[in-house]
Amino acid sequence: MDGLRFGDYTGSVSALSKPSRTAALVADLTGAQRAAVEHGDGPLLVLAGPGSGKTRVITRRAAYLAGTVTTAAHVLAITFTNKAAREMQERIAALDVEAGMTVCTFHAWCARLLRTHSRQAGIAPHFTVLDRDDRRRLVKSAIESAGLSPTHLPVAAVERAIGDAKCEMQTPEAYRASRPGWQEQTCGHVYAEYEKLRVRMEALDFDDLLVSAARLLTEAEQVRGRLEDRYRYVLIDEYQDTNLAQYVIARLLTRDRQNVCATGDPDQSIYGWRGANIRNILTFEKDYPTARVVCLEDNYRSTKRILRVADALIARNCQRKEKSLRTGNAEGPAVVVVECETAEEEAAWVAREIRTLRDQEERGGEVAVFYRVNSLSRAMEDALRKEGLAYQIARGVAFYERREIKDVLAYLRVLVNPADDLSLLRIINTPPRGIGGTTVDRLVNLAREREQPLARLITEEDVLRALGRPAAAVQRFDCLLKELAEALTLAAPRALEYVLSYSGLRALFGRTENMEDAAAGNLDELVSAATLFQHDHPDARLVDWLEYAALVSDVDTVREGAGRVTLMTLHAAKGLEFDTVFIVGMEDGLLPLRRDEEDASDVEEERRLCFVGMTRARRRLVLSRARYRMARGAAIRTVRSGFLDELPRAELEWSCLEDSAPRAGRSAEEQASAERFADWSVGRLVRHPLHGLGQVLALDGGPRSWRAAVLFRDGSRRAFILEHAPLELVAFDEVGD
DNA sequence: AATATTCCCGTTTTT
DNA sequence: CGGGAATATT
Repeated sequence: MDGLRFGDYTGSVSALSKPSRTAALVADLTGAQRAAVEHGDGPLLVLAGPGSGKTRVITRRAAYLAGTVTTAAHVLAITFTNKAAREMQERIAALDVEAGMTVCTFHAWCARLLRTHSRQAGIAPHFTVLDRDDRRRLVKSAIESAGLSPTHLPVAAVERAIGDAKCEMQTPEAYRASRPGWQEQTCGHVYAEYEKLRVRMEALDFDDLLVSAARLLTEAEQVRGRLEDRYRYVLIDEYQDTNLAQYVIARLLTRDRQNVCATGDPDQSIYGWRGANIRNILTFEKDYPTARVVCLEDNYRSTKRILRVADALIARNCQRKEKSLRTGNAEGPAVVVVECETAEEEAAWVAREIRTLRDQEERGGEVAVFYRVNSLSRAMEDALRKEGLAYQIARGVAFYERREIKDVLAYLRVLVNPADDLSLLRIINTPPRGIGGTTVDRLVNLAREREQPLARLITEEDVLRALGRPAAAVQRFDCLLKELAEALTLAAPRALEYVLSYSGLRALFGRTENMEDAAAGNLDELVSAATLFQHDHPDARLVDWLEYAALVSDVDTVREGAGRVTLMTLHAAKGLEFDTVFIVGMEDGLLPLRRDEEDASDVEEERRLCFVGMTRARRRLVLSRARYRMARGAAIRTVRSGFLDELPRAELEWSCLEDSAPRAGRSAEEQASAERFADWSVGRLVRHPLHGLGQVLALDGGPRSWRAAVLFRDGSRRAFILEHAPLELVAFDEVGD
């Protein structure tokens, strides 16, 4: 990520003697970078601004430690993303470090720890890892189980509450004790139920991995001590994004030796809403009084102009460590700000601009478009397609979220962990085998009553008898599971194949011939992935692969370059860099994002998010906004983002695009819409398939999206969008009836 | 039990 | 406007 101008060291160092080898590790570094790499024992904090060569410093330091004061096996490097872990691994390997260093994500490390110390942690060694979808379903089930209704109590809110509680390492009891509010009490109650169900099915969600690991380290001093002896040097990347559990883990792992190296940038802390505590990095020096602090302020990525603009913005934040950004790079062109009329025009303008760039000699280099919320991608996609530009979207959900993939994995999960009710429910009638909703409901209720896993329940004689006719199908399903258990003796790829063919899933997804239905292909891809995994980890068992599949679901879809425009949210942009960056939707309420006035949203974090986006740009930065944006079917007038006003005018090239003249495509559309609803007027009678006859009380919204308020015979008043509502105008001569 | 409507509700999401 | 879930329909 640090650009080539930095002079990548590519030669082989293996032939050199040890001292010159370590000398080579720092030969091309700046003073500050070198200081960080060569720092010996004791805590070290590396505050690394954007584009300052942070990754380079960490990898060099890891290699340096392994080659001087210790060996690779004693070094632990922790990242947040799989992508970062992989990159670090590759770069360290390229530095010719002996094998045996542990480089992985927090979650993977915790999962491994909990499996190897499952007894001390009080957890089943074959525990299931719950992904986000699993958690949502389990929360729903917990709500029902608590005697409440998911329609009354928003699942998302409870999910958030549980997430918040876990990030703060609070048990349901602690959560309720700390929050007296009525709603929080209810959430706490569901949380308790959730935990009960989760424990019963021998599963851990993502947060549990961290929390349980932190608890284990807290409570089992022997384990903690052994780990500290094993991992004598701990490096933690993106320290500004650590939450309480991660913080506890880091502290406990380095309690005696204090050999912790934290790297990060408080100005790039953008996951506060997920429990990350920026104070962890801000108070590092208090936590480790002997800490040495190294600041990397030289930027090797962006132009002077871009840095001055980004710096002016971030300087508005109060909660931060002052830090300047400097670069020896060129001055560069002005940062461009564009105000358009509508979101469509904004997108079209950006697309045209990219086209122009592409027609130039350097073709604009790598180009990215960032936005605050995913919903803004649609307009951009349409515009890019119209302009004939290839693009790629970094979407959060990927391969492992697909239905067919989750289905096979569910089979394997049930085999590995029969208590996994969630997975069992997923496959009990997939492929269809005559076990309908009513039967499933009955089983679920019984399971709830008896506090028994479904897999066991369906083997009970009395249950089968009570089930009546569908009992045969249920029994057949149970037999199938027993047959499939054979797969447990196989390596992951074989196990997959086995389950795919014997469960009938292969047949189910193989015959769907919809052209865009890539299900069969996806399954093949999954088998390939498993094969690859088995190749890389010859000793891995099926559990290990399942864990990998749960934790690695972020198969980074974003590939470098390829001449395609990259679309992503600002959050996804962290750690990346592009020659040209567009940030669209620079509007109040969108960036900074706010849903209702004075919600708890943290403007400083929003500013950091904007800062992260801006500092991804190497040469060109463009910020845009629309004066009108569609929200819930209607065009809403927007207010431009306050962040734009915080930028130094002298560095900007500001243009306000008026309603662009030629809009042939649209006017035709508009005309059609106008014609279609020309007969509509206030007072006319209409018929609705459900509500019957009614009278139009009001019409508004304009030619682009007509809306009508209708009073029905039963006295109810309803609003409709004409384009979509199944409303029919009643002819005048029909009124007689 | 599977398909067709209508209704409901909209942040960000490393693992 | 659009997806997803709850409900209505055959």
